[in-house]
Formats: sequence, C-alpha cells, structure tokens
Amino acid sequence: MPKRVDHAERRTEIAEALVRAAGRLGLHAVGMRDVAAEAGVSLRLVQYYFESKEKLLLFGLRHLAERFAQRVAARVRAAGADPGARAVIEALLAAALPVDAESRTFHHLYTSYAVLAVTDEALAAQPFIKDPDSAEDTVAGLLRQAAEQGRLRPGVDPRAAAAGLLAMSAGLGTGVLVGQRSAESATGVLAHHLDLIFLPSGADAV
Amino acid sequence: MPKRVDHAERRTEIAEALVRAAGRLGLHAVGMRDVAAEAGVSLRLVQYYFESKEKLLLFGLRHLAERFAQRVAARVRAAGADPGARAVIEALLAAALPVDAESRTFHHLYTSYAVLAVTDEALAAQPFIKDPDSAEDTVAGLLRQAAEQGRLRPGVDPRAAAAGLLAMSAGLGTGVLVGQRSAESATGVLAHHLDLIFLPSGADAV
DNA sequence: ATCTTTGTGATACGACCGTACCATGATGGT
DNA sequence: ACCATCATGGTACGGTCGTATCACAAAGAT
Repeated sequence: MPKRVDHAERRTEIAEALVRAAGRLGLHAVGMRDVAAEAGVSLRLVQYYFESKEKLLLFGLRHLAERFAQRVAARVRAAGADPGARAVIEALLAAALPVDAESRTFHHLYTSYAVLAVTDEALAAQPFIKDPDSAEDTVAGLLRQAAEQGRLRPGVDPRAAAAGLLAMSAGLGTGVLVGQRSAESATGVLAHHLDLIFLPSGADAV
Repeated sequence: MPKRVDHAERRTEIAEALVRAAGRLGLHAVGMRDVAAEAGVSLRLVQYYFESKEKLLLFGLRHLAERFAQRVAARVRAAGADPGARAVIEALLAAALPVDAESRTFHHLYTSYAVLAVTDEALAAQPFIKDPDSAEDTVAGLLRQAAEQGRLRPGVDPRAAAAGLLAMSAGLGTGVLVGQRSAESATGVLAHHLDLIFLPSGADAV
C-alpha cells in the first residue's frame, strides 16, 4: 500500500483550503477545482477525501465553527483570571466582531452558510444553528452571576439581555463586514449598551 | 413598431419575478431562466429588458430596498399619529423582523446581497449599504427628541443606542430567519432593550 | 405601401461545474 | 516475490448557465 496518509489531517487541510478560497471568492463562487488548487492537490483528491461537494461544505462549516469556538475561548481566557462578568462578556462579543482577517472570514462564511440554510434543509439541520444558543447560555449565565452580585441594573433580564447583546454583536459584525461601519464604532456601540446593562462599578459613573 | 410597451413597468414585473424566485430558490441558485419562467416570459425578454444578469441583480436589489422602505413607512404611519418616539421606534424595528412571508423574503435576500457585496465590488458600491444609515438617522432623531422630553434614561447616547437597536434588530432577524428563534421571542428581546433605553412612562414601571 | 424600428421567440455556443471513470505508482502483508 | 489495496493523477461526460445569434411579427413613419 502507499503512504498511508492520515485522513483526518488531510481532510482538515482541504477544509482550510476551502475556507481560504471561499473567503477570497465568496462561498457561492468557490468550486471543487478552486479548493483543490488552494490546497495544492489535484481535483481528484478533493473528491477522494470528500465524496461530494455537499459533504465538503458541511465539513468545512463544522471546521469553521470549531476554529471560531477555540478563538473565542482563547480570547476569553486571555481576558485574565476572573476578570468580572462584564470583561468576559466584552471579550466574548469583541472576539465575534470582524476586526481582523480571520474573524472577517469567519463572519463572512458563517453568514453565507446561514443564508444557504434558508433554502437548503441539509444545512438547516446542521448543529451550527445551535452554537449561538450555547453562546447565549454562556452570556446569560455570566449575567445571572453578575445579577446575584448586584452589578446589574435592576429590571434587566439576563436571558433577554444576552440574546440582545449577541444579536447586536452579529448585526454590528455584518455592518463592519460590508464596510458600513468601522470596527471601533462597533465596539463603542457594544460598550455603550453594556453600560446600560451593568451598573457603573465604583467611581466611574457617567 | 410593435406594441410600444412601458419598459419601466415591465422591468419592475421582471424584478418582482426575480425576488419571488430568489426567495424560493435562494439568490445563489436563481438563474435567468428561473426568472423568465417566474415572470411568464421567455428568456430572451429578460435579456432584452436587462442586458446582463448583473444589471438584473442590481435593479432587483434597488427594487427590493424601495419596497421595503415603503413597507416600513406604512407601518410607522399605521402606528398612529404622534404616538411617541418609543412606539414609532418599536414599529420601525418590528417591521424589519422577518415575521411574515414578505419580510422573510426581504431579510433573506437583503442578507444574500450583503454577503455578495463582500466579494463583489459593484454590489459594494451600491447605495443599499447606505439605507441602514438613513434608518439610523431616523431612530437617532427620534431618540434625541425623546431625550429632550426627558423620556430617556440618563446617559443614553441617541446615536449609539440607535445603532445598537438596528444592529440588534438585524441580528434577531437573522436568528428568526434560520429558525433559531421565534418572532415573538425576538420582539420580546427588542422590547426589553427599549425598556432599558426609555424611562418607564407613568405608572407601569417594572 | 413600403420601410424602419421595436418587441418577441427559438435556438445555438462556449464555458464551467460536479461527478464518474480509467490508469497507475507505491507499499505493506504473506 | 507477489499481490491486494490505498493513494493519486488525468480526463471525459452530462448538465446548466449566461450570453449571442438568427428570425420574424407588429406597427408607427414617410
């Protein structure tokens, strides 16, 4: 037998080529041949490791979601040890904004997948729909924790506030993506809304 | 010469056929032949009234934006005469949520166009990018007016709050579109955030 | 009445796309 | 040493897509 290649690793390489090519051309325009060229392999190999384009797309989506989850987790961790709920939430929301090339690509492709999911039921059944829910759980948990410590403005519902913040972050991200808004403006808007949700800590009340 | 058809009217009919077909198949999957079939005309006619697919897409986008602006304006008008800034804003944001077939299609296609605009500079240069800005101006103006009447929570910046609300509405809309969230939940989240921005009016404080 | 322009249809063309098929090194098991 | 099998390349096929071409009917202009 030949080299006995690690299939999982090769599939990951090809999936990352897909992500790069799709980030450049748009997901709608990327073909099997583009992915092959980007990965530096033959068209046949892409077919070999993924039997069909649909399988490739699905795997690419899962890979993208995983990488992004790791990114967010790393950013949250980098926010320091127990830095308070607000800082964690701010880091989490900021990590989702398309401020650099990686998060731009992520936002771009994730939105592309979401649009495709409207008309493609195989995509709609994919768990990437649920990922934002888990993010919402995380944020809601942090808000609840802050509420118990009396750091939240009275009347704020953690669940609704979490959903609103994440939706806002997603919407602002799209605005940044299409060049309608700067990244700084987006983070500013988020910070302003966090000010509405959290009580001013210590002396820096507005 | 033949019938002397009204070109503008015919182009509008074809553009609406495009919108219907794209709403059903997804913008990425709709072709000239689909549009022709949907409009009940021959492929040649679509080419005749729009020289290229790109022109058709651009015109379709403008048509979509116009129809949507009219829809929002009608909803705001239907909110009653001088119903207060909050009611107007709530009507405006609610009109943008994909609650019925028309607004679902709008949200779906508008997001599709936004995704395409990331990689297509002809689309990126299109004024539909600016329309949200004018909506933001409107909301910011209403918030400023409410602030002058002392109806806003102190410390709320009208501009940032308007941007945040519109982004939240867009993000929630996407959530509703992909079936991740119900329309009722989305309006509830919006209402909750309006509660954070506006002071409780009269006796119904929380 | 003829001519010229406008609207409409049918069809052909070239390109590309996803997939399938065929061939063939390479290599580990026996 | 041989062979079954994995990995890989090349290439062809059927379909579809946007666009171009050819044809022609209808009707105002002269």
